[in-house]
Amino acid sequence: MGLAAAGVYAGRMEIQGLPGRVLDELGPAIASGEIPEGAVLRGEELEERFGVSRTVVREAVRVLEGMRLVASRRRVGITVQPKSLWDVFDPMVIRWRLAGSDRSAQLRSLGSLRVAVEPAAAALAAVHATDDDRRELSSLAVELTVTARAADLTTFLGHDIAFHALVLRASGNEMFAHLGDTVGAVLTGRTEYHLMPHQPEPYAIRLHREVAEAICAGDAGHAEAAMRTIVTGALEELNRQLG
Amino acid sequence: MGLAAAGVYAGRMEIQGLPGRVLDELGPAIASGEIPEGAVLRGEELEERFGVSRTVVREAVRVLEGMRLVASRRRVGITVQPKSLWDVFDPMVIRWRLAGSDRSAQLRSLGSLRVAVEPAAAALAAVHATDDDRRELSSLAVELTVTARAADLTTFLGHDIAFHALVLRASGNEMFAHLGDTVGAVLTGRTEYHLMPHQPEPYAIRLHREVAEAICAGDAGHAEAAMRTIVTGALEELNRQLG
DNA sequence: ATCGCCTCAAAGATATGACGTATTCAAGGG
DNA sequence: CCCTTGAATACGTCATATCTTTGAGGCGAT
Repeated sequence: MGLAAAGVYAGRMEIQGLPGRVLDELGPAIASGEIPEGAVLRGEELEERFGVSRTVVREAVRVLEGMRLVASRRRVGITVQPKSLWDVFDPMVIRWRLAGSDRSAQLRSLGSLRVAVEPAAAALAAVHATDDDRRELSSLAVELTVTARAADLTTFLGHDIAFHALVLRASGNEMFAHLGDTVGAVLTGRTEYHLMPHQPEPYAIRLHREVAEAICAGDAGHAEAAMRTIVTGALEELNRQLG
Repeated sequence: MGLAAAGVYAGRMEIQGLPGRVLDELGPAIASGEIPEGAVLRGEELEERFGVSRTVVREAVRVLEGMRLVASRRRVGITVQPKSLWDVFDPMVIRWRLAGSDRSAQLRSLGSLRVAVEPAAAALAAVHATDDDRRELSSLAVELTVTARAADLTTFLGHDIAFHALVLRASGNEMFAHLGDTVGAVLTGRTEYHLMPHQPEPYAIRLHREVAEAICAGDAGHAEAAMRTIVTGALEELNRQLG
């Protein structure tokens, strides 16, 4: 296999079993606003709704409580917390919101986050990337160019995700690295919902190559600038599409 | 009460009850590395260790599983996941790591994150802040100056936290806003562990005033630049102190 | 014939799911 | 101010599912 086969975009690692099933239904319902802030759910009600026992409901609720989506109080029930308290950085919450009616708000937030983080990550990567990282980055930049020319959107998306994830990881900052999956979700989302040009823009591709070259050369300033151009461009495109 | 009393730094909202107690002990033990990666815990063992029932252990474990700190598999037990999978943005995980032996690594990561995010937030705040935000920001800048001169470290810290949280919130980006508590934890941590000058530096104070003024004036570029100087300075100081 | 290795099936261990009961807390009525 | 009451909370037991281990058997090679 080629050097480019990293596949950093790791498996989903969902929570298993029945609590997972409950979560997959309840979480999106809350995150999308279908169950509004302040709504009160009773445990027993959830048992019936999902046809599971208290054990399962309670475990699922605990997880939601950990994400600050709900709070459970005696004599009151399970209360949906105001949005402002939610753990908006939790990967599950992000995915749920991207899948639901909050999608555009979530994409905007993530867009700004990318503008802040990715250029900084590129600059750090220029300093901290390993030789393997640099080799793979070059390789991905080539793949990106090739698949863009072939207008092969799906594999192009895959390489794009891998590229950005690699830059974030190569920064050497664990928190940046963990945004790789999130960025992947954003890129996937905006492709699925056609929030970007249908043909990858040659200029954007060129910028990706520039980022790769600058990181390989250890030129932090150039890497940061090129990456900033990429992500601000993406944010502008997003704002254009969403009005 | 004065305009400055926002107290955005919301209450801790810990998970309640016995599972919370278990979490408060088990979480830090894992996050600090005291229980190493790959270690396997059995449910029954945890029941004995904490003197609680299975229900409680299982709910606590589910929450840890939601943070990706552990994975629970049949016939094998509860295994501590490799660090690279942890949800490093989870506020609880951050607090646990800041309290434990990972403190310096966590502070470094957060330092870089601040450098990336806070200048961007300041620029956005210059555009999106409400009039109330601007008034309160000015007020906080004054308080900061006064308490710094009085060398009143504790209240100074409080105002510093409120200042940065307010800028993040005023950016209008929910994800930035949620980093307010995290930044608060960082500032508290570095004060507690004496990782900063014992006297607030007059230059840093001046920069805070500049940020406030720029945001009030709607000058995004200046706000961003001043904030960048603040956070890069903090990061450099951190690197100096940690070697 | 003995050793080594592979395959498959039984066994054992552990999480998982469900449920009955008791306790605790807080809201609301007397 | 106390009492009732409703709901979450906590405990313990049982049954089930599923994974890992292990060991028995077969097969080939030396």
